[in-house]
Amino acid sequence: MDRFKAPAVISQRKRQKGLHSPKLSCNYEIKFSNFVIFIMQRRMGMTRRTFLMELGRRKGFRVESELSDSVTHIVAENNTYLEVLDWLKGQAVGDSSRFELLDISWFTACMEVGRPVDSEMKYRLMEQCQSPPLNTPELEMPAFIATKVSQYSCQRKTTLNNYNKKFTDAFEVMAENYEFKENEILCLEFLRAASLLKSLPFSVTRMKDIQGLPCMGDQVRDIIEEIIEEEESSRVKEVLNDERYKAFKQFTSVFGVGVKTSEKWYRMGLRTVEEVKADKTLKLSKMQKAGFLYYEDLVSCVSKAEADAVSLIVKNTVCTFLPDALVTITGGFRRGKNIGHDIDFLITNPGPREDDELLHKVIDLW
DNA sequence: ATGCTTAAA
DNA sequence: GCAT
DNA sequence: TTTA
Ligand SMILES: [Mg+2]
Repeated sequence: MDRFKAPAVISQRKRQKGLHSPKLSCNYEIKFSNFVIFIMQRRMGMTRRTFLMELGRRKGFRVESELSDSVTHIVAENNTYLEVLDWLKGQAVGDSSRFELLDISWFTACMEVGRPVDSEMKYRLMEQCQSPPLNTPELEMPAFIATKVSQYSCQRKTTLNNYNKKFTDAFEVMAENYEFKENEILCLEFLRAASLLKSLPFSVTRMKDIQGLPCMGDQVRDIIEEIIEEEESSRVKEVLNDERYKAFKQFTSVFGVGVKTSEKWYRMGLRTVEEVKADKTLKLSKMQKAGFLYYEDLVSCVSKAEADAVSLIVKNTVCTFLPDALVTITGGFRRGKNIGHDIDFLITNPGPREDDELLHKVIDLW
């Protein structure tokens, strides 16, 4: 039940206006049933999206809140054709090509005249004639990007899709192994490389793609080269088969067990979580006891639906203590992910601080 | 030569 | 090990 | 020492 975190409890002096909970789709008459519209929230924000959806429905359009198979038209604002396709990949939806992808100007034009404007051609998002660097040859793109990629994670965008999973998984194994060996320098090195490759908007397929990127040292490049050529790395395979790595990997998967505890157990000759559980002489911390008790729950992922359900519970519980508090989901689910390992919340309360022990009270009441 | 995130439990 |  |  520890599956949430609150990055901050901030005093929120200014009350946001006009943020009434969206009136649950009052039933308007649908006049144009051959259009099923979905409005993408990316780069638009929730408030504007809610407003536009309501407007569309009032004008007799069928506007869906969720992206489903019945949707025919997707409206986006300040997103290129490729960006919309990219976003669609992360959604649980089959064939993306059957959607009409349209710019917001199509939707507002429809709103103006009160019916669908037929010249959809004019508003359609297309592969060509998008994105400012119009005649940049495709081959030069990675080089162009290279000059732009910051060495600092906080200056890079967090992307929804990881195009370089095969590389980043490998680096995370390497980093983990160095962490278990308490070599924080090399651990950091591989974590940086993984983080950087995750931020790229394309898959690395040639060594040229990583030319000029920061955090790409010799070790990192060697492993990328191996994976490009044979889809796997001998160095990573070695680690995965290493007895010490395998044992530490199991031990540290228990909440409350870190490197020091793993080291202790490993030196005692223990190799698996089952062996640890069987040893009744071991002293476990409060956290570790919880770690074993909720092991399966903690290793499994959280779905968007679960996140929304938890969000309701948290909102209701928080408002029994602070009726004016604003509880907002943040982190991965706010960015539009459909799956995660935790649920992040921002909790703010207007006026002088009166949030004393809020989180403890919320958890206890739970 | 030096730092490499930081705060809380 | 990399960036400064 | 561990977690996030
Ligand atoms: Mg998260």
